[in-house]
Amino acid sequence: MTTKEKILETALKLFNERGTDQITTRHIAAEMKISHGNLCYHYPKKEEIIKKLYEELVQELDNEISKVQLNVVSISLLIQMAEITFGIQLKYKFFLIEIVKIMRDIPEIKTHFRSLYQKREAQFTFIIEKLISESLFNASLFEGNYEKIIKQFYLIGDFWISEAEILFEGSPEEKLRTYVEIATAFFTPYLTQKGRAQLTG
Amino acid sequence: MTTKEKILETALKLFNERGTDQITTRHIAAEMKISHGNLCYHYPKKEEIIKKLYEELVQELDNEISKVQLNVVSISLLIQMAEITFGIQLKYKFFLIEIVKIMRDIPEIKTHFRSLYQKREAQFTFIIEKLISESLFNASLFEGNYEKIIKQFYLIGDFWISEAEILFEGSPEEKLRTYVEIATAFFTPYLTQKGRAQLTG
DNA sequence: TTAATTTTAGAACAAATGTCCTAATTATAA
DNA sequence: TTATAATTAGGACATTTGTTCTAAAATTAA
Repeated sequence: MTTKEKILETALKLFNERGTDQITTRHIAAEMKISHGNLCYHYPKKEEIIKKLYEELVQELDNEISKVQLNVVSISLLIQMAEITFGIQLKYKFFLIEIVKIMRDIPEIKTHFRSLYQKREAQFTFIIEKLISESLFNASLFEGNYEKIIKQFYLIGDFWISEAEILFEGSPEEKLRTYVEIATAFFTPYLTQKGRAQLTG
Repeated sequence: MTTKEKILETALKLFNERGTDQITTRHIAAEMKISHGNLCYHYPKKEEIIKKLYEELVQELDNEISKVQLNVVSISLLIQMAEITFGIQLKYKFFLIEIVKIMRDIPEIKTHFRSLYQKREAQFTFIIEKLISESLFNASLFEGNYEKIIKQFYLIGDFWISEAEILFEGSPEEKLRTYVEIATAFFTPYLTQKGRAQLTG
């Protein structure tokens, strides 16, 4: 691994533990046992480290989600997507915990995230429509309006880590499992009998 | 208004605008046109200002929520409680935006918030049970287990401001109205016909 | 091998920031 | 009025922190 890669890795670890404020470029260098000057040779601006980590997060989500086949939707697919997403989010948890601060500081990230959010909204609308057409979701509950339920779900999906950071005690694995369950349980009232059968089966 | 009170008021305004990191004790003093030394006479520790503002937030929520009569529950009561809570949260939005960071820095607040959360969970369980006994909520969806739905709802209730800070464009009033609607829509799939009638009525 | 490039270490700098100290001013109470 | 206490202003201090600079060391290429 190159020094440049190792810096990202170490920064991610420390940011996740204590946040980007508390962790200085000197901390990162010390953790790696390289000089502070060396770190600043590779990343003259601390902000660049954060930007790069954000790009990694987006990339990773993109890669993993694109692997999921969306030709045939199912309840287990929904759960699978939540597991994948939550797992990657947990890996970059500092970003979700400090999302507002980071977007205040780095407008490019804010702009990118906002357009990403719109894409995600469209994707999810598509999935819900498919679930309805497969008689897995109960259409009558929506009245053709998926906006609010999507916003509700993404709110949970983007901030579960922050809540867990305050309230949850246990290993990251337990945390992931617990909150995937909380998040996927969100859909239960929308399920048809057929959908519910898929859930238990 | 005493200087001490004015400091809190000014700090709240500036914290809400730019966050507790960006706003220094010097900023607060400058905004008030008092000396930095004077501010530090009243609040030698910046942390004390944040603590005091948190106490105000808790107090205000407590006062306003305790006014609501819970003898007879109804859907409109649920909405009313959301409106009250969201309004007060918006007044202290810096706290909700920086909730993880603040609780990392100030353990007393974390401890207090966690016990408060437990109380809120119990209160909400009580309300849901009442709504079920009044045939406003559909009992069959819960199977006597309210934990997940409560966690989902409080997640929305505690982090809607953070999401709005990134995504929403509009006045605080519009913001409040929009997110109260998103949050209360969370309950629609749980409503019985009777409950739904109350909603539209 | 030698020259050029990249990487590393260490020091230095300037700006910011929370905190503390002292003296002057103002308000309060005897 | 006078003395006591509270408030205010201004400056000083030490620390932290991101950033820059220089020179040595290591690596690469010719």
